[in-house]
Amino acid sequence: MVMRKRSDNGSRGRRIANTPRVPNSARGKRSTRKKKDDMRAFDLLATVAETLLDDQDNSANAPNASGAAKAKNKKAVKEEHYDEILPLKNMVTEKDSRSGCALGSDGTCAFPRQANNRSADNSSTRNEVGSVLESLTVKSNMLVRDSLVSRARPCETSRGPGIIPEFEAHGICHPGSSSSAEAEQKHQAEQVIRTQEDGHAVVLHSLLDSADLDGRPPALGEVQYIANREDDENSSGCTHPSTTGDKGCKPQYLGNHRIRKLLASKVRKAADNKIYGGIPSKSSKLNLCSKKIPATRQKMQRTIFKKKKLAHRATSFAKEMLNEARGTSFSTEGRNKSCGSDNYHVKLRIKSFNIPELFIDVPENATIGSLKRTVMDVVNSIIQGGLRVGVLLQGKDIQDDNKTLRQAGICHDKKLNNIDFTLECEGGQDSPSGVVIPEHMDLLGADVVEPLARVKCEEPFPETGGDDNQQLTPPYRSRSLSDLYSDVHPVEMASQDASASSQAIVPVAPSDDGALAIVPHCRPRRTEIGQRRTRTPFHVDEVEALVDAVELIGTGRWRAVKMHAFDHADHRTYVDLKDKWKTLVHTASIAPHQRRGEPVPQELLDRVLAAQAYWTEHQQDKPPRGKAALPAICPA
DNA sequence: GTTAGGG
DNA sequence: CCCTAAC
Repeated sequence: MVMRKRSDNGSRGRRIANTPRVPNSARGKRSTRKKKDDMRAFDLLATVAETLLDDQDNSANAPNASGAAKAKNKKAVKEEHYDEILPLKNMVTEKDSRSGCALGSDGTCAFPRQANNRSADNSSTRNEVGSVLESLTVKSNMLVRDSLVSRARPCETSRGPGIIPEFEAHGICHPGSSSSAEAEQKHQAEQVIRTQEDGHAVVLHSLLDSADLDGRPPALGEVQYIANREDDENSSGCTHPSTTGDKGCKPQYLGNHRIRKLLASKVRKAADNKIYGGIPSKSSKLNLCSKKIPATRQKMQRTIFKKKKLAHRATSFAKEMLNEARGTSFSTEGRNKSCGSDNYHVKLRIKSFNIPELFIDVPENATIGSLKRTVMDVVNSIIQGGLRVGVLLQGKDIQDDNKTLRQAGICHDKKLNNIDFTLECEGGQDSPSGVVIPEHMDLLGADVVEPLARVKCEEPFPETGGDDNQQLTPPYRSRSLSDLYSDVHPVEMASQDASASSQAIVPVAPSDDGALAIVPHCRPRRTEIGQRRTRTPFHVDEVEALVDAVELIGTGRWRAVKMHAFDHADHRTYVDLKDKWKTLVHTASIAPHQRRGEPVPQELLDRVLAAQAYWTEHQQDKPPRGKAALPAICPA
């Protein structure tokens, strides 16, 4: 029987557009598919919170230990390449020098902004930020009524602490003790499942809360990061709507739509595979999210048609799912403490957290308790690898850990509604060859769609895979634009490393005791990516570069456009450029008030229309590259 | 592998 | 952004 625990985050975003809503296309076409994918909230956030607390404790509550922590964390933290460049720069220059055409005649750097942004990063220091997250409160309204499983698991990962350092790097300290105790209390009532790991406590609420089984909206754990300790005591108590109630706070569903949608695509696919794919007749499906999978699925034919393909892709998309996990619904409150110019504190609150869906095979005769346990085990296993926390501001990944909150734009006096966190599992077994696995741990492998027989890894648990201390140097780090545009989860640039294996968890047949055994599953190579890329809105500079290129090269030669203006922007494929152009043309043709996203200067839009008109008119005589083909439409 | 379009 | 058909 195949059971799915789905917590659609809906957003991967590595990605991530902080845009609370999905793109037009997504809303139209995809949203429908996602509607059913109600989030199965999962208190991973709680786990994270706990982890943070413990880590804090381990670090002797030394607020200034960030240095050490940071150093330690460096391995697991993305490498920062701020000296990356502006791919379009050359292009612009070239262009400018090239023809009399006014294209880009201004000669401005295509990415002035980015260039500027990079200045301070490394120079900035971690401790500069006055903003300190002094307390962290974890709350959850998820109640586990049934058998709770508490298990202590030996920790394996050496990088478990990954998360904390990230926060510390941002000048965030976790004073912890008091808050920790508080969180502890709350969780007690909730029967939290805890896993100790390398000093990190991983708290997991039952994944299979009644909500899931009942089809009711999932409860979401809530974690608060409160900057001001003073306020902490106060706010922690009742500022959290999702408290279990022990403090009088009412549970509240605070799911983040964005998050849910990010994974929706993959999840849906997975669902398709599971539901329509080959599920052993002997097995009965237990769909915890049945309501999400209506009997009549939209585009059924299409889905079925894609089944086979998806089956293959499932192997890869599953890997990515965990990456989708992210906290959202971030709220902040600025506090002006004392006075120092840098004494502003930022209060942050993560209202919800979700993780991607899980695929678990369980026997029909399995008990609910065992089911829960199974899920818990899976999650625990996944989390054991540690989590990496990323900070996203307006959809852009703030990768410079040295940046202060202020520098990053996270100021008490600024709108912080666009801040997101990304949580990624760092654990995972190394590839057999010992190759570093830049990818994050997977929740599941492709094989999940297959019968249990496909389980390949027999190791009890990924604990043994702790040798991957290697840097998780994301492949995308080498990209230029990606650095600029916060491609936090560069699935598309996933390493082609076939040897990479991850700890996809694949529950196996029930063991003698009836307990469900879960074994890590070798992660399939990541070449096949089933996950939707993170939406990375085009910046005006990119739009300008695109317009320049199209004016010069024309429409219909997107590869050339790509090579010309986005050659180093790995996250922009020529298809992307083509699509962007399409949207630009559309944008230019609609009323300004109907436009969304980052405003595009009218001047650019005018050029878009002009170029579009020109090339539509001259499709037959597209001049070879290099020719000044558009003298007529060159604005300047 | 590209291009063009629908979704 | 994704997916595909049609080069």
